[in-house]
Amino acid sequence: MMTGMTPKPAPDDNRATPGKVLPGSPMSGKVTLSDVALLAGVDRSVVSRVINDDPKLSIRPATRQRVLETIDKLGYRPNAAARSLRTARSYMLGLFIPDFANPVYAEIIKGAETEAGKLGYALMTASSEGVRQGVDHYMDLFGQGRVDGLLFAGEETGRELEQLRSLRLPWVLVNRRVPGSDRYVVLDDGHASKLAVDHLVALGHRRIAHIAGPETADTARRRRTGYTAAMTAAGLPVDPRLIVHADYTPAGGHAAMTELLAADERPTAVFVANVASAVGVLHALYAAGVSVPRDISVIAVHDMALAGHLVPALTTVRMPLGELGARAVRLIATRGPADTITEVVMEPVEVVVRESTAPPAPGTGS
Amino acid sequence: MMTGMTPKPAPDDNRATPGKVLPGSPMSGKVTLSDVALLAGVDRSVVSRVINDDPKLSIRPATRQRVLETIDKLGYRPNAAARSLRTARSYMLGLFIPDFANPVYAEIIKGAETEAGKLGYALMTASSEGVRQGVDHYMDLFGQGRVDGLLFAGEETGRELEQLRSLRLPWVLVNRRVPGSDRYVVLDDGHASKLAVDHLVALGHRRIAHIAGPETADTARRRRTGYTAAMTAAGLPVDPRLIVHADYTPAGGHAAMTELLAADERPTAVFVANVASAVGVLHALYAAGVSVPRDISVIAVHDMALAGHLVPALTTVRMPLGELGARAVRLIATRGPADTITEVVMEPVEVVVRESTAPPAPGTGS
DNA sequence: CTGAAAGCGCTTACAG
DNA sequence: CTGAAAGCGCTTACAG
Repeated sequence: MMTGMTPKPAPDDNRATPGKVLPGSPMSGKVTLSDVALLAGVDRSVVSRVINDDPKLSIRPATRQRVLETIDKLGYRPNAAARSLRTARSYMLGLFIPDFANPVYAEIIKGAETEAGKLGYALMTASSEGVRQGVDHYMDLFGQGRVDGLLFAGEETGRELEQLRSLRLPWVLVNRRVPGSDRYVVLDDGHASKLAVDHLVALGHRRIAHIAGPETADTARRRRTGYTAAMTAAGLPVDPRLIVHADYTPAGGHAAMTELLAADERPTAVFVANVASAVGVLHALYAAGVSVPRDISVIAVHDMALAGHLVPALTTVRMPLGELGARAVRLIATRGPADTITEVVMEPVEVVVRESTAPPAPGTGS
Repeated sequence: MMTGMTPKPAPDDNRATPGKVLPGSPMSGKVTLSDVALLAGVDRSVVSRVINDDPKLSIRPATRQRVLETIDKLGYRPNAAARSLRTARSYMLGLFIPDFANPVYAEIIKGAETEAGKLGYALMTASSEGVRQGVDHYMDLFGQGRVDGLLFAGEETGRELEQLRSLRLPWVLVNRRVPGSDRYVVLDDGHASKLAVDHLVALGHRRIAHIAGPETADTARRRRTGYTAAMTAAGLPVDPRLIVHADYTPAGGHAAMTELLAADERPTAVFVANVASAVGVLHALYAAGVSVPRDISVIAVHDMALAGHLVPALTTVRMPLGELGARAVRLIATRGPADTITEVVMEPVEVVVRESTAPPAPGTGS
């Protein structure tokens, strides 16, 4: 079956008995390039070139075929560490997020993972559970050459820029800006806010509240700014009592909505900064006996499967989260290292109308 | 400042100008062990031993101090590829899941990540978006020595055992069993089902339906078996018309509940196999004008923040998902390679009572 | 068309 | 107490 059986007797030929190796069967010794070369009767460099499709290699089709068959037969897989040490590339990208439980990141991860695969990279996603210690641990790991680039969508600690720079590898902030940085990719949060407010205004609402995200979050600030701008553009007054800051969680949304309900003059509609908060908002309204959308309309940022099945189904503003992740991957893989400036914003943003928004009850608010 | 300034003039000493290097400042050339050794005036092996806390190394405190300071000064980080090539260990673990959007996995990931950190490992989590191609892509990556072990909580494709074995590294199935495998760690799903049914029975329900997961899913099978066993143990008949299979998604739960509502005799309570399905169940009941828990009680498996904020707040059975992830990590890091047999089940399982369960309306069902 | 050789940055017995 | 040397498994100019 094999044409050239081992040109020169190799001293360590005894460590594997190729004929007995079934592909996929567990065996103790690892298969290396040398094993393949030996069995195929060529030099290791030839095997390497065949694997990497080196255009400089001219090889007889029969020989290539033999090499390929041998690789298959032995179940050979190139050693990533050796390759990485030699080429100074790992073909791995890192993605750092604050919390896996936040469905927003699930969308970003998916987009990033798919794009990474297309470009021949693996994506390694990690989180810190919000613990400072965790961040340092992973920053250290990322700094050891395990990844060729880092997408940072993690917690803002105030030191992330310093840490990212100390890594000495390409990085980009995802879905957030940090003062002093010109390496980021973000969505058009201002536009999303405008669409949300306009949707409510078109339904006839005038007294529109905003449950914002944490003041420290860049996305929250942009959405809040977009809300006030859209209100003003619609000729509506911006009532500071109608802006409440929550923390992007159901519990936070619940508390914020409860606060709004306690006010003298209730809003007829609420624009919530994210779906997680909106979940808590809907429950607070349910608990208070307020009917949605009859008494109060609710709209939130980010569309996801969950939104369509809440009670009532939530009207949302869809933003291209997957594309955000994909874009970040493409930028980090394509653009040059440290000196490259990155600034990107995305377009397709749209309102997904469901059950939670409707015209205000006659005589209310307007 | 430095005591021993470079014993012998090194030929490539010009590539770095250590005095100018600020820690954390971006610079082009990488810092290697040699750079540290050179500047500290010791051999590379000494630096290596200091870093790895080699007990065999006896070194003067002053020298160690000097080495440590130099490492700090240069911002040296050991190269993971080189280390990994030399030691045949990557200190990285892989976790494969089917879908980041499923909150169940978020809990597992968190537990696994935390435990991995404690043991000095990094955890690399990846998913396949359910695409076969994606699985192969990552299996290939995992097989190249990038990870020291693999936790598989991925999609069941029917070939996973074969693929996992071809990886030639320690692996363990997480939260699922596959026929022919004795390497897994799972939760006590049967017990969870019993607690759910017992809770409903204690409230006075007799006509209890089960919205199960996909027939192919191991967890779904165990929960369904647990349901029938608990019903029988409670002296209640198992009506096959009251068991509907869904697919662990809100849409599936919605469809299944709609089917149950169309039946001649409606159940007074529903035990749902997971929270995602329960979200759809609650929406289906809302859409049909059925009040929860007045008309129908709902309980689901797995507790998470979301459950407490659904409308109405969902009664659940909490299972130790985080501990499941942590346990899997510990097993893979501790146990020997291929030949080790793994079989584990967890204990603390409990009902978290919220708004969605109550005694049946008088005259109904019983 | 194919092979020999150097070297990526570490770790680790071993020698002194 | 410290240094010299081999080698992990690859890739890649270079020689023939």
